[in-house]
Amino acid sequence: MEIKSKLWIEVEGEPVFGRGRRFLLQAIDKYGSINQAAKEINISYRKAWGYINAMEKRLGIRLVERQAGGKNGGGATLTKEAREFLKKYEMMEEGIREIVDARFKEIFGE
Amino acid sequence: MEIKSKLWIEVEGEPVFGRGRRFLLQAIDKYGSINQAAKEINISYRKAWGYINAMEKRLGIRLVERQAGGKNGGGATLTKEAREFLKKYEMMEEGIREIVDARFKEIFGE
DNA sequence: CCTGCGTTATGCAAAAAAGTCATAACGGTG
DNA sequence: CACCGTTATGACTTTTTTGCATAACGCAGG
Repeated sequence: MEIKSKLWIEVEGEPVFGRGRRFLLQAIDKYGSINQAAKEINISYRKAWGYINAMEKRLGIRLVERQAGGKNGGGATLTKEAREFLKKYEMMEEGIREIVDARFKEIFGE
Repeated sequence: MEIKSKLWIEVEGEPVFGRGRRFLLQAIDKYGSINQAAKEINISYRKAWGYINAMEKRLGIRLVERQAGGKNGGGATLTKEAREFLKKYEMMEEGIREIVDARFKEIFGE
């Protein structure tokens, strides 16, 4: 028996950011490619693409600069706004899981 | 833009308890009827029934004593074990949301 | 005795969501 | 100008969720 927790941000009732999307953006930053990033976190390119579109639409911010074709086939990079958002989210998420785990053990024993 | 959090307990990777199920059990306790309880929290009887079955199966504990037919058509009551579990969960959940909200405001401003 | 009532109990279909596949377009590079 | 790895998207498939319909139960009142 174990405790799970989830944290995400919504805009008008629709989810726009959570742990999965966080990992996606971080991986894009690392590889410079949506395709590679998707592989890294084990989701399809299609899904990653959908995530990015939905995030941008709902936040009204451009998060990923994309180019199809060109050097190395193209690629993608995070915008300044994306990095700022990511940073804030990381700060917020940090420590929450530990708090939850501690409380769970305290009450359910073991 | 708002923060959302979710907390649930899993057994063997399968969810067995969370906020929704908590409200369901509380409502059953209040009304003495799965049917009424389901209406109260705006889910179908079918779904409530499925929740209860899954919880009992995965926890290996009988949570709800049921009777079809009889006085008032029958009804349902929580077992002692269900009340104990519910109490522990309430204690655990309490305060978590406040912590999350506070941190969100602190970081994303408003 | 037997009909009505509100309940629990489930199978099954419908709808929604998530995931997969195929294909097009792009634009440097050799 | 063909090739390569990328982004972009529609269409299809699979899985999950939700909801509908119906049966069975057992007391109460006629």
